[in-house]
Amino acid sequence: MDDPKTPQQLFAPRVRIAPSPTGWFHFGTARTALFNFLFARKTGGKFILRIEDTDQIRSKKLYEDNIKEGLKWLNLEWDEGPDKAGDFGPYRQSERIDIYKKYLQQLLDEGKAYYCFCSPEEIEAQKQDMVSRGLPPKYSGKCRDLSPETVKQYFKEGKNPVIRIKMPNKIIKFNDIIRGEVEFNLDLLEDIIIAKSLTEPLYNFSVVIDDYLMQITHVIRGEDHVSNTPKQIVIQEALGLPRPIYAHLPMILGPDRSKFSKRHGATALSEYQKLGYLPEAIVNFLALLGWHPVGDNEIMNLEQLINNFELERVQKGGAIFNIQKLNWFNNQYLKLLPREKVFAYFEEYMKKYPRKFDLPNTSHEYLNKVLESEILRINNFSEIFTNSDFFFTKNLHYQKDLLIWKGESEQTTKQALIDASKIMESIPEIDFNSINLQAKFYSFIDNNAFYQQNRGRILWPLRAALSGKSASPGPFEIAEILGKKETIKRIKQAIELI
RNA sequence: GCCGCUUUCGUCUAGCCCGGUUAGGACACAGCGUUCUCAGCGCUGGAACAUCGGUUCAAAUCCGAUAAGCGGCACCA
Repeated sequence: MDDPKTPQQLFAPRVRIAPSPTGWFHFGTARTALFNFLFARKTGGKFILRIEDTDQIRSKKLYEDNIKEGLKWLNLEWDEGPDKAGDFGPYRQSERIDIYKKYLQQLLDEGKAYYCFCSPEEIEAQKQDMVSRGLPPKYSGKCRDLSPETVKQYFKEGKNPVIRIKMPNKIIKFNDIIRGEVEFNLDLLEDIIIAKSLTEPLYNFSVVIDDYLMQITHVIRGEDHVSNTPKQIVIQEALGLPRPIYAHLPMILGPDRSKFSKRHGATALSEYQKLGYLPEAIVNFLALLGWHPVGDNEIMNLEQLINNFELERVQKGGAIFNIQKLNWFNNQYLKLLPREKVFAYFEEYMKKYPRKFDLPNTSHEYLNKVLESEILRINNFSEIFTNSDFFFTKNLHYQKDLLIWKGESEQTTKQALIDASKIMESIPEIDFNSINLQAKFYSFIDNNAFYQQNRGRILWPLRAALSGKSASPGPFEIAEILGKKETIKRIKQAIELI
């Protein structure tokens, strides 16, 4: 099986997610990672993580960790990458400088790239001039044919050049799995800078070298890279390297249809983790942003996504990030996942994002019971604490009007609470659970014409007294969770309020 | 400005390749029912082929133009 010479292994696709650690793990990156992952798993290929940290100033270890943590949280394990052995490492670009240097030198030696000594100001002026003459602003190519002597001389003078590649004058066509044939006229492109120096390669260059050396077969990335593709192809061709297959994914958009960014709200995966979304829900949601399986079923776990995934079915147009749909998915998974698993996620969540409560008995068991009672009405874990603070605080703040059921008086409300408290008192601590409570209350109601006529006459004041809210889980559930003592205490407080 | 890409309900999308559908599903929304409240659940409903032209007996589907939106045009990635 592991024989590397089997044809399947030889032709197995190799794909990569190549984030740059210059910001928090973004939803867009997560979706690109997911699609690469699904494609790799579906085709029996390899999924590689490569950290693109050639920008030494903006790259931070903190962000790299955040990206890796996010990937793991989503269950998108990579086959090769930093901290994971592979035959094509290192997988961090900052550790590959010597490799790039070699190829840069080769291009220079072959005259396919050249040193450019023009200052940024000089170039700016040149471009201004071109614009004023109605031409597209591009570098003039002034240093293109500098003699070796001149170059030597400039170096002697201490000038710091950049390295540009000679852009051929032709049309580049490439085939995109999602978009079909795309073509660019290179005449419109300048001789792009591929490195700041021999040891400071720039993105478009390092990508080409790494994709080649890591034997990447399919480059699956965001649509914002389509215009980089011709530049990268030029570099490949200059070096005589094979061209990978391209697939450009549609963008994730904000509600105003522009690229999903900070001004649209939270874009970092970790922010949603903090809000308490389940990774299963996020994966499912992300998968359906720009892709759709053949049937109507939308709830799919990772395994089902892998089985159904087809790059060819990926959408061309951008997709708006719709949090309501994410909420719905989260709701579904809260219900669908085995309860133990949800509890495990919740425990993990509470450990990662601890909270302080002023009710003394908030054990894991207690928290799980609260979650159980709230599970149908929350979009994420954090909503438990915003919706139902009454489970965690002994100080309820509400107006006495809240206790009064529609059409009733203070008098009947008070009586209802007194009746309720008596029933509560009559139930021994050991039997104080919602099933018993409901049975006791219902039999009491059945023997009382006034309450039987309209159960709200007693149930509403009870529930309001326990929760201090107009919307909450049912009174028996709340009572069980709170326990006999706290329950009676709250009813008494409500009686005094009236 | 230049280059490229895109366009089906408010949103995500199916259908388009291989013309004939009451244009399907999901989210959201509205109504009804269940119900002490909220949620849930069940049922019902409104809601789209960007525009113009061409081909055809017939166009969401094929062809052409237009418009609009987005992305890119860094010594960032």
